[in-house]
Amino acid sequence: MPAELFSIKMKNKKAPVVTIPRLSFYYRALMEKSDTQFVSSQELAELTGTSAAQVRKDFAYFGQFGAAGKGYRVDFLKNSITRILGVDKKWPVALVGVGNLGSALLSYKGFLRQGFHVVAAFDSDEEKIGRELAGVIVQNIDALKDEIKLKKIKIAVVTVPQQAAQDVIDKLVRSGIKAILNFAPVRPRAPKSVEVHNIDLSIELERLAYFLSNSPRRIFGAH
Amino acid sequence: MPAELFSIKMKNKKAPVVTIPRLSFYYRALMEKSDTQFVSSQELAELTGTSAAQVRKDFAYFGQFGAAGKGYRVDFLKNSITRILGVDKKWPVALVGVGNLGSALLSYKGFLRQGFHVVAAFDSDEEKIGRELAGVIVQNIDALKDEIKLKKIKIAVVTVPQQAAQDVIDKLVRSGIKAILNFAPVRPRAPKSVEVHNIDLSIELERLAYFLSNSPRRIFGAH
DNA sequence: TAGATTGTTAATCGATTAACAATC
DNA sequence: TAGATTGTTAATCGATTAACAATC
Repeated sequence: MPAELFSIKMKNKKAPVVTIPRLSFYYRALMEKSDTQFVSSQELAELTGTSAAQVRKDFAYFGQFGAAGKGYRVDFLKNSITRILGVDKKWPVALVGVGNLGSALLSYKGFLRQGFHVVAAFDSDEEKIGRELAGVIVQNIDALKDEIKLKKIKIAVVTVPQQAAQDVIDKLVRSGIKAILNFAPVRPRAPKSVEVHNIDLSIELERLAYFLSNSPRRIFGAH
Repeated sequence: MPAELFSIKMKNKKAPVVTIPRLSFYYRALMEKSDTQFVSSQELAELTGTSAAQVRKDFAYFGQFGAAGKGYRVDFLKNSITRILGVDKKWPVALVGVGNLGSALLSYKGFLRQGFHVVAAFDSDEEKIGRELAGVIVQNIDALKDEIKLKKIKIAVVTVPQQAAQDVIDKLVRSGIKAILNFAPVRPRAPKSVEVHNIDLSIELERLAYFLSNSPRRIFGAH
């Protein structure tokens, strides 16, 4: 059993889900910082728009990373976050649905930077099958299971139309996928052992519309 | 002053931010439901994966929409949610950055359905300027301000590369944009009066990597 | 040593859940 | 009327913030 996994799981209480994306932001801020060896929770807070207490608390869920009076050693912290997030490993990713959005994501080089690498793409459209996109040959969706097993893929990105989404996700789950980033505008059902995160454009736009419709506009005399 | 706006603002306490996307989910669930005239908080909860108490509470922030003993009238509820979210209006949208992702979003018909309509697209690349995409002619980014004023655009989608994002967002703010959906992997600075929501692919993938790295795998003997 | 800053505990804040009187 | 279900209040849960002893 990896020693650090044990310590991560045992330490204190479980980190709140919102801590995880914050770790990513801390990491990004640290990437910009090669000028000094140490960084304080205060400085990291300013760089990421949170509070010093929050920064310290977030790290504390995973162990002790700092030195009282000095702060956090930048390299060590970067390394630690990388290990906590699991981005010290390479992650092969499957992409299902090579439409406009799927193609765009395939070509998105930002993925590679973090160790995520789309190694398989699938579609049901005969037109698209066999074509090459960003170095990946689009395969028939029937090849999904074998390919996922073969390449030991655990993460899938779903960019199929709404109606196809639940079917595709069922198939991914049956193929052994453990984490799914879904762009189809549905809340798909999946077993609790599979983590499904949804990115939903219409929901995001509606949140903005709400903000615009309900933001105070001088009407109530506020400032 | 619109009467319902007044009542929305005055009613109870301010709705928590997480209530808003839930309203969108309730709305979607209601769209599927034309078989009965009434729906109960219990049924809506089951359809959207939340609790009946949560459903009632969410609506209660905005007024009284139900009838004790009967439930909520489906049509009335749909209408009310539409009004609360502000999607009863048409929202012209500007898109900045017509790369892979920007083009994909331009062609994404899902936008239209909710009353969001990309009516202007901008890029700095001479290659792209003048081209037509999904019925919109890509304009030079210098035309941003005039176009936004002219078309009274309040919402912008930003799909430019990381390095350009802050500049573009500053420009949008100066042009009078009030809500921004940003896909560039930065936390942009903007005045509090402008609502900026970020969709960040790498952060989402890192969250999934964290889940995969830290999910219990039989190691601790749990089930 | 004196000053700075951590890690942690306690206090606060905010959101969810439970319970139930009001009422259709 | 009896049964169902709302709207709301109180209890619980979880996350953030404040405060400070420990310590580099």
